[in-house]
Amino acid sequence: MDYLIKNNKIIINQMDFNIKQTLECGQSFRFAEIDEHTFKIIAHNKALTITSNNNTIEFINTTEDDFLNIWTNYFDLQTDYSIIKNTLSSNDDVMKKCISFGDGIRILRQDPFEIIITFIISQNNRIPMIKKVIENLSTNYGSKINDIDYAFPTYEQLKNITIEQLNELKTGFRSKYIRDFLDKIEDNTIDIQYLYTLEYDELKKELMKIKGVGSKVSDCIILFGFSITNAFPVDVWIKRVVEYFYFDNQDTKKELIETFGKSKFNKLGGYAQQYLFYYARELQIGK
DNA sequence: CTCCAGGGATCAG
DNA sequence: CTGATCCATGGA
Repeated sequence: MDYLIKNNKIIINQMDFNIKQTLECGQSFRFAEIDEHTFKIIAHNKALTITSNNNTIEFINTTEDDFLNIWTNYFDLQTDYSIIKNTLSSNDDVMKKCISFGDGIRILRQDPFEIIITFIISQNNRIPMIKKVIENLSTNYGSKINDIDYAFPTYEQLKNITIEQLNELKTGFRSKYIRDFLDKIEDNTIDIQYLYTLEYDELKKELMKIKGVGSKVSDCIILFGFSITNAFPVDVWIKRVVEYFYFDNQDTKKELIETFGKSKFNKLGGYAQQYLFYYARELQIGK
């Protein structure tokens, strides 16, 4: 990876990357928009300001070590998205349209522990509320990483949290699900290091042992936390946009949408889902 | 006021 | 087995 350090910034040339699209396609909740090209994010116990514009990325307020050891991996920069986009676009005008709309989307490589709790919180919830609850969790239980930001709490920091304390953070009816996840780590029903060794089907089965983790949430965890791209999470947006483009607007069960996406896109299902989600939500398809 | 949100657990038939 | 209902909370 060629990079340039200049004026306290690390600068690279990078095709197929748009920070706004990447952050606003529903995979991440810990970010703040500074302007159209500049965002502040918190991940992997670090804060970062990043600008992307005209195939140039600038990493601001970070170190060379963190750039090399954290951010290149986090932003999935070693993956060639031109191949993925070409494969999905061939013989599929819907994909062609969605990809040209969100051509700089990347699938972030996020921390599984954080992603499991994040997507339990996401169920039947709205994105601004999800962001707020995660901030509550972090500021109350996470470590301070600079004068204003807090990391997402670790298992050790959360393991003794009570349902009542979770309720104070506004996790609502999902408090008991988060507590169940922590209990399952405690009694070794869930072992995240072991989960890393599993393939898609087995991993999904293990994750769905956690209360509040069903088909959609487990697919999000597999895709965003374990970077296994067979996953095709079907939420209300994906249901609407797949019905709109592929099912002649006919009401179709979520299970069937999921089967359709997985068999149509295979190992590229997760990427296809992100392009579809971003297109659907930005253009309010089906609302 | 009602409706609903990046769903899933539980209940009713 | 499938479909309906409930769930906390807050914004529209």
